[in-house]
Amino acid sequence: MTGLRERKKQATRTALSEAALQLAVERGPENVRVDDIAEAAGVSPRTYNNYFSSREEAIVFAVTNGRESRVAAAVRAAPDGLADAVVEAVVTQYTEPGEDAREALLLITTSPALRTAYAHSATALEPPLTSVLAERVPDGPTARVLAAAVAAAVRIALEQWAQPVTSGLVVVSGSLPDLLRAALAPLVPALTAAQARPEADSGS
Amino acid sequence: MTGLRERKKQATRTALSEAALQLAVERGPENVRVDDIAEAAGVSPRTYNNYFSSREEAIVFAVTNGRESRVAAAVRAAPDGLADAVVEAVVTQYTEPGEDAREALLLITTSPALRTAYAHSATALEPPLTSVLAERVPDGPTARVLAAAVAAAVRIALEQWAQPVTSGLVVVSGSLPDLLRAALAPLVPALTAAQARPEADSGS
DNA sequence: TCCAAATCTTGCGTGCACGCAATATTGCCT
DNA sequence: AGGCAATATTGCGTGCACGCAAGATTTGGA
Repeated sequence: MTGLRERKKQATRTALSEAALQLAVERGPENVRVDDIAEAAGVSPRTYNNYFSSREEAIVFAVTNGRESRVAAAVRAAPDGLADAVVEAVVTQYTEPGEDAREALLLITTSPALRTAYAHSATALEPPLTSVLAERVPDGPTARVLAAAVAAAVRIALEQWAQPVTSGLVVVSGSLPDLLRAALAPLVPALTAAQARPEADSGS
Repeated sequence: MTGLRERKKQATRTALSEAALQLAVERGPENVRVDDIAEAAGVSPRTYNNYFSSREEAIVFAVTNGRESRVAAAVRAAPDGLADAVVEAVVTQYTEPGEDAREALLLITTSPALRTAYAHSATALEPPLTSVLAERVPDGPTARVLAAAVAAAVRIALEQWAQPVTSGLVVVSGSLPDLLRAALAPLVPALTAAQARPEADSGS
């Protein structure tokens, strides 16, 4: 199923996003024209727009590329206890390993537009997470709703983390893993309940 | 707090969105220029863009205007049992009363761009819902997360409802109230748990 | 009443998103 | 291999979003 076509598309996508990231790091996000990104990736500007509909999207993708799939895979591979599986998968995948992307993350936290785009990128978790959850919870909208709830929690954690919060004296910011766990905690009962009752859903 | 300035802004906003809706109904959404909306509302095109950043946003706002505040108010007024309060508030406020907006909703379900924008408008629930929930659940991110989860569930219900689902033989669509209840159901345990443990949050 | 600060409106300019139709590339079948 | 259908790329054109700075309007204070 992974023909040449598909691989080429992924390659182009990756090339575009990496070009976008590199240029943004070099010149600052405001000084990157769409044409520059396209040229650096060796495609036409119009093609760039077939893959991304904003600079921010392209830049952020360089960092988040594949993360959603990895979260879903980790959940699928986990034994039992949906709630724990989800929490651990998210924390693991969002806590970057060696990080050559540290530079990129600094850039992202610096620019408001990029911060927004980064937080929003958590939405990409929904489709793959929905698939995995659908294997373990009742039919109906449950899987989609829980996946969306998790994605929203991640988004909120990312917002808190990237925020420059200069409000008063209280700086609420913490480490990303802690913020993620705190944001996911309120959803644990929902995940547990859904798994416990694998078919108590379609009530009129 | 409601000075002349504030009232004028709301008036302009409403005028713009109603102009946008009326023009869209008359000519079809694709045949409405931004300049037309601005002219119909008696402001400059640039001012239109100070209020809305897309036609879809403006049109949808004419229908959703004030709904978020009403949901929040209903939850605040409800006695006990957060989960039920939220579900009932949402169902009530999204089940339009007399509906002169029936025409508008038909338009929205017809155009893909408008459907997307309408579903996305559920996000506007987050801030007011967060405020109400913060009065009844632990500090920390819990209120925000639950509000976002509810908003996401509503979004999913709206998507299901507005979808033209012509897939095979199965038409999954149901009545909006049913879809909303089904989408909110998986979150009930989370709401209940949060209310039951009004301070078991800020762990380690 | 009058003034100064804050806020809103507007015009202009720039870069961009995206529909459309022509062209090139890839996949599959014989 | 060869050709046909499916899909990707590209250029062009149009309408739009939004920063910026100047002019108008509202607000609160003296």
